[in-house]
Amino acid sequence: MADISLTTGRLAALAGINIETVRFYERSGLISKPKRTASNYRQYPQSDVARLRFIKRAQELGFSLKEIAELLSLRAVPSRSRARVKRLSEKKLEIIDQKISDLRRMRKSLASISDACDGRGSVADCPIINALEESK
Amino acid sequence: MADISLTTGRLAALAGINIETVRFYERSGLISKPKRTASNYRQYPQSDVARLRFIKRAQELGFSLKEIAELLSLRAVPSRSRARVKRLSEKKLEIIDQKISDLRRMRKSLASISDACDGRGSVADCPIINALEESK
DNA sequence: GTTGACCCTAGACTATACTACAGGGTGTAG
DNA sequence: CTACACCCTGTAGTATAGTCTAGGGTCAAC
Repeated sequence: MADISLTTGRLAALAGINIETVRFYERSGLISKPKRTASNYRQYPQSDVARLRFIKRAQELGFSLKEIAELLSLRAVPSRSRARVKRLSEKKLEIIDQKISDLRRMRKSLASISDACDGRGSVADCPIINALEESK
Repeated sequence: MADISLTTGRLAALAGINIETVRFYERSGLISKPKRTASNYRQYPQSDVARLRFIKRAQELGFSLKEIAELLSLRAVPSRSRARVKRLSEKKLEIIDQKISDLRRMRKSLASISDACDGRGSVADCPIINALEESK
């Protein structure tokens, strides 16, 4: 079967986002302008579902649309710009590593709060703040 | 030496944020209303520096101010509300675990892009998107 | 051949999270 | 005793990321 294309509404539904958001992302350059039918309907490739899901999840991880656009640009590029891609991806790697370690610290104190609430344990004053204060 | 209190400007500087943001957080209930001097100047305890840093970093991890307020509420509470705290902290734990695993996936593909750009390797089409699309 | 579900554009509106400004008071160094 | 850096309140403005509405066209089913 031909890998049939999607209308805007169908794409939005599959990605779990608002149809207006799809058009907004197109205006913002996060997804490329799709082909149109004779009657001017957009025709999206299936692969845009994954792209939109990526955008959504990256946002939940604290990346702005601008940063996400950068992340998305980090793929098949002319080999002459490889050095640039390497620099950028390494910068993002550092940011990601920092986020992971912050989340782990936060996780640890949250788990101890949760444990303390299990029974008779007493929660020291505000461990959740202690979680991040001395990091970085 | 007495653990001297901080003016709004001093607190903002130590936390690395704008002075207006400190007042905004007070209005939003993220930090509690501090004592005032006779001349109506705010007097913040040193501990608010850590609190503000926590807020800032939690934001970078994708939490909204509302969620951060919830995280901050998770500490020593009357034992009658323990069950509530436990439920909330476990919900947050799940979110944090999901974030960590998403970041790990993202990290993995970013690392492979970075490696590929090291030399002659070719970057497969869009590993960065592949990183998150099938998760959750 | 019309009804209902969908699509289009352009522009207005919203929520969140700040950030700046006006107009006025405070505190201390010289 | 005044200059300058800082504080106060209240209100307005900005950036980001959507979300909605008006006014109109399309398409498949009945």
